[in-house]
Amino acid sequence: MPKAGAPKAGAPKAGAPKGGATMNDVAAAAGVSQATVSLVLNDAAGTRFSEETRRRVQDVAHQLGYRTNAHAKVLRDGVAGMIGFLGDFVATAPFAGKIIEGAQARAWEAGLLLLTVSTGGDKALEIASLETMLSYKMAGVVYASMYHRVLDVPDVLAEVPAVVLNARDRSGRFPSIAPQEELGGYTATRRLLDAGHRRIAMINIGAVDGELPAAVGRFDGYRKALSEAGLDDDPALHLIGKGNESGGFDNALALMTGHAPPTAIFCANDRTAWGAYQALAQLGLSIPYDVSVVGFDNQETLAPHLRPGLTTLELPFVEMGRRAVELLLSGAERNGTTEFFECPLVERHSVAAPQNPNQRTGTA
Amino acid sequence: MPKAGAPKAGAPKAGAPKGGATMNDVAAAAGVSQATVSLVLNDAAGTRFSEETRRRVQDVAHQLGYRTNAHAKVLRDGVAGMIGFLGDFVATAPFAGKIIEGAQARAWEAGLLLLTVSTGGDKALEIASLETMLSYKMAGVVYASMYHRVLDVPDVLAEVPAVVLNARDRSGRFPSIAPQEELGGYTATRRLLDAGHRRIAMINIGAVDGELPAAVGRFDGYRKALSEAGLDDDPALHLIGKGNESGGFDNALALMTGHAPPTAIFCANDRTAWGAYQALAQLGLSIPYDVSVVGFDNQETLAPHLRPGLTTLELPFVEMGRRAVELLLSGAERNGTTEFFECPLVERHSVAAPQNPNQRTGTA
DNA sequence: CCGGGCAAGTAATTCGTATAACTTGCCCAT
DNA sequence: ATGGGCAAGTTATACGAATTACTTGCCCGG
Repeated sequence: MPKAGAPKAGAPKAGAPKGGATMNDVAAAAGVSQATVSLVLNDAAGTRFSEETRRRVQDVAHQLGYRTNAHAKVLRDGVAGMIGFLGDFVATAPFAGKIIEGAQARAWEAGLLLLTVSTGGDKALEIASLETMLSYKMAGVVYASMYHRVLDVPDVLAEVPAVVLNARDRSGRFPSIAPQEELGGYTATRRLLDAGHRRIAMINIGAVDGELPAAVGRFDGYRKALSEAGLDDDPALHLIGKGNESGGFDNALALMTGHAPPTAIFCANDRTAWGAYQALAQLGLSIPYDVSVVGFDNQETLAPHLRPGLTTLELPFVEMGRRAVELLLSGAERNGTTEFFECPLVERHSVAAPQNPNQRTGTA
Repeated sequence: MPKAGAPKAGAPKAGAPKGGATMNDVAAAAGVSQATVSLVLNDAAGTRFSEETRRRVQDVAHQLGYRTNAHAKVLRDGVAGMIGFLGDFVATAPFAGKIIEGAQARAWEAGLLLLTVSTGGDKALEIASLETMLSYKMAGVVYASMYHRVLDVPDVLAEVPAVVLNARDRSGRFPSIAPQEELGGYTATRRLLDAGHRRIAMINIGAVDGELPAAVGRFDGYRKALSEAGLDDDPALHLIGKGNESGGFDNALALMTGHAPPTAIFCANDRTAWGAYQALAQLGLSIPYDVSVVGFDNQETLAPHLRPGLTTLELPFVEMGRRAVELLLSGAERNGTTEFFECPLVERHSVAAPQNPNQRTGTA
């Protein structure tokens, strides 16, 4: 036999769970060359090998518990089966999971893993993570923000396909994905108008100074709906909270004890709405009979569990996450256009017709 | 001594758009061998090279935007600078973030990235993810559960250093990390006893059938505290909810409208406590004046925002996450011991002395 | 008996890095 | 003068998989 090749010294024991069998191990055990193993296992070359050989190689690979070494493959192919997901989420952000869920699901459908890193806003960690991601030749990077805003993206990001998620890139270099805030605010307000309300307050989640698209957009939508309905924009009815429970509580209290309280409140997020619920309860006001409330976010851990269930707008985070990965995969060219996602109304039980359409004064 | 050679000509513009410079590119540009580049950049061989050469290599590397190819390095070194984190979290789990935050922080301190995958309980995805992680030669894998339970770990996990987090491995092959449920239940109950309560109910989050350590342990602690105080264990005061708001609501309602209502309720998690709050509000009962409440979890988005703030036990998720990675890094041998973490009491305002004629104390 | 054609497989190379082993030039002590 | 010792490098190879180009044996037509 021509192949008097010396058997490898120290051949790995069969099925040794050690470091893992390589193609060479499989080749040796099956009595073929490494190339054959590669070709057979990847089913690459049509019917280039005999049924007999294919079978043998496959069996041996299975017996040895062969698993491909991803690094060797990437080294040769140039690009890894991983997508980076970089977020500034603080751990408590309840929707972080939703966005990641969508992104991950889509990545997985494409056979890719999503490598998630939460920086908590730490810039050094952010840069370092990006560097690492680039070292690993990630197929792309999703740069996600905890809340909708305009942000500055680190320059390194330009070296890889990237998309900005739940935010807009100030430099306009990257495609962005964001919720359609204005339409959301409009829809929320319309819902209340349609129910018959005419005196509708808004408790916002921040100043309307241009840096917080959620606050700006939702307010714009609110005003648009109001003006379409021929109503004046009463500044006394637009209050600024901090986007949390106490902001909702304090402002709702002020609103309802003021001299001309509204019959409905649009809270620019669900946490604010929760605070408003607590204030209204404290005043002995019932929702929705005395006051109607609409929220924003449809936070799963909150909105359905309030009593009554909160009518609110859903931030379509799962879809946004999906779409971000989709964009990466599509290899679309790098234009900085923003894709806006509609926020559907989720109807529950916090909206009803006002009791006294015309005049309301005392609390009762 | 200025070196004769002028600054390298033809340096690619900053942010080379191409695939990225390799060590060979740097070597060529700096006029040295690839080995020199490797040794200099890794600062490996003491002071093996002249200051002059070092400088030149470093400069050129920087100019070319050299970044190490992690796959080449791993291929050679055998193990990657990544740790896998596999969780069955549904996206809404509010503490998922906490656990990951801790794990990630610790990994980062060791210069490792944490690769997080949420399977949502999908077994196929779980196995596939693990396979991928193994393909990438992860330094270790954290297998995390959304809630404390006894689970069956997939066999492949045995091929890599692994630790089970927030759960216990039935097979006893892996080290586990879990909260100290019983002590938590004991502490919660003691807090109420110390405040003077004698009729203390518990709304549990599941049956006490052995499969849910949180339900079992917290209940055991409750009973232990009661019996230490010489109190009978009245079965009418132990109710089983579903661990959510409506479980708390319904059971609290039943409890307080029953024929001998308690003066205090220990809710086995914060969501249940929230439901209880709502039921008590509906009955016109005030917390803590009429009824005291203690929760469990210290959920950030919930406990501090309830009115009054909820006194509860904190699940030390950040520390648990840290510890999981710590264990992986320590390379401890694979014994299946479980490490238990204490849950500290977080004092807020939902506990006061009972109004009972027996125990007269002024509310401070 | 020549060579084309095909089936079945193998050798050799590539990816980028780390490192063990070797080279070269020079100084210095014997 | 001879070689030891050191500084400052370089050469060569391995890691694991994919792939291109080649080999080998055999059949078959003319």
